[in-house]
Amino acid sequence: MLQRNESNLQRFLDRLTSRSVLSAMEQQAILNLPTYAAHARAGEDFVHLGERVTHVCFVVDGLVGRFDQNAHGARQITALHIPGEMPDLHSVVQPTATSALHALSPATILRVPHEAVRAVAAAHPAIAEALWRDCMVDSMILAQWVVNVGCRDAKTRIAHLICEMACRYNAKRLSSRIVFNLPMTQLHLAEATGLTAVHVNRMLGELRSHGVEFRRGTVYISEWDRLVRAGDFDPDYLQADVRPEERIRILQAG
Amino acid sequence: MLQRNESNLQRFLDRLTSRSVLSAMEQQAILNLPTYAAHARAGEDFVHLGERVTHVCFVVDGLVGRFDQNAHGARQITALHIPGEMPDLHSVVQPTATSALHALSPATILRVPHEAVRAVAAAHPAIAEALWRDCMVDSMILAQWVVNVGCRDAKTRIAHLICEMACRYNAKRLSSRIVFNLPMTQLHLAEATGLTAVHVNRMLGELRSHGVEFRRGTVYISEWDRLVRAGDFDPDYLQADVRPEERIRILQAG
DNA sequence: CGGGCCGTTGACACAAATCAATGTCCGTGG
DNA sequence: CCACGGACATTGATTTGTGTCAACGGCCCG
Repeated sequence: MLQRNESNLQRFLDRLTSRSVLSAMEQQAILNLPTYAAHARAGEDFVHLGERVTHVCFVVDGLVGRFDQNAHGARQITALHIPGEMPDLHSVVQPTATSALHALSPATILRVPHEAVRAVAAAHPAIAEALWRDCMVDSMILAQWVVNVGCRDAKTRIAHLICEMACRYNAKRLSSRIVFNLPMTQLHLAEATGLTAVHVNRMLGELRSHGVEFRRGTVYISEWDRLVRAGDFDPDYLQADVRPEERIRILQAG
Repeated sequence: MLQRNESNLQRFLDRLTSRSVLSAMEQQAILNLPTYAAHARAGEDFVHLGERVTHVCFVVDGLVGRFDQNAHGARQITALHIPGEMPDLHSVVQPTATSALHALSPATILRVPHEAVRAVAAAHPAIAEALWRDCMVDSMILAQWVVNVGCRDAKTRIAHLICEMACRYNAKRLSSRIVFNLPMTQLHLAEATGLTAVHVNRMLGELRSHGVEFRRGTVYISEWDRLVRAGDFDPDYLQADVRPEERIRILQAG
């Protein structure tokens, strides 16, 4: 079912324009991209390892993970993607999937043909620039994940991940209290942090005394500052909150 | 000292054209980029954390690492860059450095002004595409590093890193024997793999019985296949050896 | 009502970190 | 040319964080 569904892609456009400058015409070109709706059940792979992909995926709803694995079948989540993001935008320039895409929760996906994305990128180089920049934000997050699994202990890793997701969901602070939905299991947390599910469980127990609670897909934070300290978290790498005057445009206005 | 040094940037151009399609004019535009030569002593940071950079760095000689650190000062190398690469190409679209760049060995660097890179990218959108693609190769490597530190044991991690660097240096196989220069200390290996230097030392000892030796900045591999198995290594993610007919070009020829 | 996934807890094992001492290489200056 | 110092490598003894194994509990959904 092909549809031109502006209201959905609006969230992706918002994401792009939060860091890049696009003219009205360029913005409209994004919103006019053709999309194919698809649904993924929780636990379903919807892009497979090694596949030559022909569409990029846009997450409308649910939580999506990029999964890799080692020779013994141990899985590692290398990225999480929330609604409004494109988990495999990189496939536009690099179509062979080196990771699988997997729905951690029931997810609604829009598929956008590479051809269409390439056409708008070709017609509007500033869009190519914005897409490139969007990919680089994912890349900065990836670098932080290397730091997280490479040189932080278990409790800190989990706290860091929770901080990151709180920021990315743009969870609002009500008198230092934060509550948001994070549809993952403890096993998922383990696969994202390079730990075992058992140890994650123990650490979540300890984190409760630091003012965080994770229960059945919901995070309850009672003291943000304490969590930030426990998670050794510095949000700079997320490149959120770029002020309008700081947004960059390399290419001439269209 | 501004110089137009085609012979140096030729290596970067080769890297780009190994995966992207550029016309003769576009290729010449890359070679004409203005460069400022600089030298970094071993152990020197030449791009600092949080700095707003105005030039991209091109590695002519030596080995460069992207360094991050946690709150306790433990350092993590999140990327290694060999001659012919641009460690902070991403700064063209994202100029605030979220990692430091550090010379692991004496290094010769060419700095290329962002303005100039942006100008060629604007004049030749296919160059922007090639640069985007180059950034994505770094990003795939980063994802593999998450897997490496996230779910492999110490010996495997080190073997994997050695395999990766052997491929990236394009070290040639002479009757299954491979020798190449990797100007790192055991501490650097530790910082790249999320281990301690002491443990790296022990694992290097064990790896000797797997047909690999690392001694004073040189890797001696006597049995490549055995090392590949020991390192759980699959080179697909490096996106090397892209055959000419598989190279992609989104944008119209210039 | 039952079965399965997920979460929880405990006992134990083990890989890797830590601490500490010693050895080796190499550049530098006397 | 040799003595010294410093960075790097090596080795052993010990500790510790995290994994492993196993059992049980609770919740949701069919």
